[in-house]
Amino acid sequence: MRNTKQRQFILDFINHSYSHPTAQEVYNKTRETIPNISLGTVYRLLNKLVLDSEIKRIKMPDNIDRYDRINNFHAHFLCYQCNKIYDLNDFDVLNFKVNNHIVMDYEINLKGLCQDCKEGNIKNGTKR
Amino acid sequence: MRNTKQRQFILDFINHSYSHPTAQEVYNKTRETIPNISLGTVYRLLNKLVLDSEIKRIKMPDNIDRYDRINNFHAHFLCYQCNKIYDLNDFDVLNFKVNNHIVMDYEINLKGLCQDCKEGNIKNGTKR
DNA sequence: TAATTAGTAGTAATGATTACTATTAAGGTG
DNA sequence: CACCTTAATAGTAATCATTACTACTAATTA
Repeated sequence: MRNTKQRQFILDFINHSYSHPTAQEVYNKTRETIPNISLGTVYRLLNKLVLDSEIKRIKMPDNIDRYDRINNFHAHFLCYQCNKIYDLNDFDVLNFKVNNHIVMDYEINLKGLCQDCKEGNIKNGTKR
Repeated sequence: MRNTKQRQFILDFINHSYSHPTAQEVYNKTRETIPNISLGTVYRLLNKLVLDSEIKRIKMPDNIDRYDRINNFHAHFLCYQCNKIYDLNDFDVLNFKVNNHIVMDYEINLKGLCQDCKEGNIKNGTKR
């Protein structure tokens, strides 16, 4: 993997960001420094960085993916109305203290390779 | 809310399904009984059922939403390769036993209304 | 310095989901 | 049971986040 200025800038931006930006927001920010960067490049780099576990993707209720730095793991509170993401610390989550937000739903998802795929019985998953 | 045969069939199908079907799969299944049902109707009913907490939506890595019955809460294991969903029971999750799957990532998301939205300071979230 | 090739810019295509509108049919009411 | 009101539907068009494609650029190697 070549260390291009595009990759460097995007990784650096997300690593120093607390706003869980969308691909479009990453694109807008990067254009301030690299004016002719392509939106496709932003998407490709974000996908590669997620695959390499350098950043984290958050699936949102409104279907617009957001990106977060890895650092230390933290749970999130997602608002159904304004689609903001609030960081939660582990202690609060374990005690189900979530400030004054109203918890209407929660989900725990573990992700990776299932036994079938690990053993090579590839079922050829949907690729979009 | 009127109790139409379309709504009845879809809710019933998901409540008796263990396959976490997509909207398209719900559409295909429903057409066997109601041949001229519209795909738009399927999406509208699925959205309404989720909003009324009658079923549950699962956001997938491949961006194709899946639907699950409510029943008793359970965590999921999502495979990055074949996009299958495995149900996990609470005991296994708490002990991080996930059969022989390889856990590469996990996420905990709480969802609902944040303090701002609860208090009426509506920031007008993205609606797609 | 040239050769190789991974990475990029620019643009077109994809496809899940939503929006729109004329029509249909629940479920009251008398 | 007719009739009425209006929520729900069928059919289709539109949206838009994301991906695919291709000619070009620029790191890296020899």
